[in-house]
Amino acid sequence: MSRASTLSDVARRAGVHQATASRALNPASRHLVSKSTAERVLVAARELGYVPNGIARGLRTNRSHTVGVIIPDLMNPLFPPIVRGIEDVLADEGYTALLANTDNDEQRERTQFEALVTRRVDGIIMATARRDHPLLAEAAHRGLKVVLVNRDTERADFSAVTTDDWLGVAMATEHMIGLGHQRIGHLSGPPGLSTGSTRVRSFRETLHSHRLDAPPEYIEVCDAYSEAAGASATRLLLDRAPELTAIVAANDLLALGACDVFRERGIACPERMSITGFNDMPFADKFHPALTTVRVPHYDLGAEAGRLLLEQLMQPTHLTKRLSLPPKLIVRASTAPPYDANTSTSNPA
Amino acid sequence: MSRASTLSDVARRAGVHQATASRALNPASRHLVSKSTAERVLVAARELGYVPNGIARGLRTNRSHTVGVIIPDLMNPLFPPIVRGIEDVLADEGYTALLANTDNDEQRERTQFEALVTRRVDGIIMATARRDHPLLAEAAHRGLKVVLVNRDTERADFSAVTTDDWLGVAMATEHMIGLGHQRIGHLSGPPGLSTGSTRVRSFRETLHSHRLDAPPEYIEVCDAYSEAAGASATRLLLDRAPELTAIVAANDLLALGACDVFRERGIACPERMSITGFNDMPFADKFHPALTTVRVPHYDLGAEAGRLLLEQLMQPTHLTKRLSLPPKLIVRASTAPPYDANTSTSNPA
DNA sequence: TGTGGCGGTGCAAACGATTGCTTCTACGCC
DNA sequence: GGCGTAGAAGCAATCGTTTGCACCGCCACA
Repeated sequence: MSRASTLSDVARRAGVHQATASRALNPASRHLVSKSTAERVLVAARELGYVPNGIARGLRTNRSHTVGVIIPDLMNPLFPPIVRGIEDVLADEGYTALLANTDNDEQRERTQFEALVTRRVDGIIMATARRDHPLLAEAAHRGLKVVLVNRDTERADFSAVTTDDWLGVAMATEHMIGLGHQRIGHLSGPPGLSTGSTRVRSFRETLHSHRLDAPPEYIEVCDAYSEAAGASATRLLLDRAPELTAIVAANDLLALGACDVFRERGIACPERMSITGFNDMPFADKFHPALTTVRVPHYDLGAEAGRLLLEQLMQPTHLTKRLSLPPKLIVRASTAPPYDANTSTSNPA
Repeated sequence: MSRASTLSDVARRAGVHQATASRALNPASRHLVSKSTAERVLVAARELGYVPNGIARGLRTNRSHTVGVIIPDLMNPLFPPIVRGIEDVLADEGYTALLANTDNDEQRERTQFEALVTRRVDGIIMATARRDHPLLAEAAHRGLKVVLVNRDTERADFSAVTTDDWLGVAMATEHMIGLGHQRIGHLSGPPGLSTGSTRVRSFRETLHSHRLDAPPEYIEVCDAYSEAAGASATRLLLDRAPELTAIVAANDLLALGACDVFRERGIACPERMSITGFNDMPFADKFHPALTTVRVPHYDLGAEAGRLLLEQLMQPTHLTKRLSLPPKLIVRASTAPPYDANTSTSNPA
């Protein structure tokens, strides 16, 4: 309860100089002091309940052993596993994560970023990258180590860990095609994000490569990855193209919003309309109907991002790497053969 | 990219002493310098892209403007909203959260705790409190400001923000009774946690006050708040008391585990068996069946905890408060009148 | 004209660790 | 017996702020 004990308290109790105490306490420099003094210092430290002052150490060594993690919103089920992965990897090396939510608000992101810079984080892991992002320029200018996770950016001078978005959407789309769907719509993510733009391109090209049409009216752009955005986009899409029998959504939440609209309009899913999501968010298997989706290894995304950052922190070779992790199609109950195909193939039986 | 600029860089450029620059930069002491010098300093700072070094400041002022947040597991959907609430409140006052997961592992919790102490957090918000918790004793001893959230402890010398667990379970139980259920079981949380012990007591007493039985074989204790624990407890419970027509679970995840067992045994829910959860986790309305549960205001829990901590940090009156937030029963599709009551009342019609 | 006060600045000492350098001791070897 | 050397420990500077105190004009008032 009294003032926390300092290094010189420990030194005094052990009867040595504080420099000696410092060396004894630090495993890396312990070999510089004799075994017996080291022992004495360690005992003294334990007795006093000494915990080194990381702030003082940070000032001297110019490292905070802290990294900033910038995400849009922790309440989006996508991010907790990522953060968890980051944390686990960092903690093993003695790093701690400073968490910052931005709410997709540029102003707020700027404030949070400054807070991290003020606290002299050793590096930043960022899940909010837009394809063209002013903050990244500033981070580069300040010489900050940055690793991007989940979303990528146009600049090539940052390490990044992402899923293979292209492949993921291709798998989902081919799954639909394989079931017999021909008129397939797409709920696209925000075009300012790498995930949004890559996924819609993949959707289009996959259809083309199967000689199917992807007319503009089959694609609706959502302005955010949220249920609400998914729902309103779905309304527009269905009004415009009622002939659709399947929808590939760029994200689980969008798909969930679409399901709400199906229910609201009495469209049976998957009987009259199939839908796939993207991410395989927690409990996606418990929804009604259980969602067919593309599983993204979120925890590993975070863990790899953490590892990449650690690598940069350990030896500042500043060799930027871009890592892409494979997605996996998880087929559940929200996809089925199209209604017409269904009747024409099952009637003969 | 070059070395970050410091206060004396700013001072030199403005042609003043660094002490003057410091005073000019800090709004609280700005009145000590003349308006014109202050202006000059601010301009110089902006031009240099000066960001104060929080580490140096922290060393001098003995405050890190950082608080530790200790939770069991960020991937449990219960916690993101809490963390988010904490963060939002703290950010407004210039505080940042250091996140620490414990995985309910005492060893790991200890390590994380030390990491926070080393970083000299100004306070700690803890969601992992056990009813009797050694770490809390140590925190108290070190003079740390601690606020408990969600779970409470036996000691009365910490502030805490919780839901009214007693009331929540009472509401769920009375809902079952109101539907006509007489043989109601309970999936209880770990007795070492305040939530576990309070909820089971409430369950028993609520039944008693309605002159219903709560024999020991109607109650099964789960060793964790997880789907798996809920599932295996449900198997035991149903084997022992097949006559049950309803189950009050101490937690949504436990309820989800129970639903899995219902499905596995072909027990229709809610027709043959009703169930309630606790927490109203995100997407609980999307499950099949949509879960009747007790809504806990998680975000507000976190926000209030943040406020309580801030209060303690601002004026160290060390007046501990305990705050209890009201839960709310959310009736959805997982509860219905009991099967036998159903038939006996609807047959006559 | 002397004195008191005050607004504005500068000076320098902290805060608690790390670390290059110096100092000291003891020992081995020629 | 003297010198070189290595191992162990001490000295003191340093990191970038904040802040109590000293200082210095200047103005007002007596």
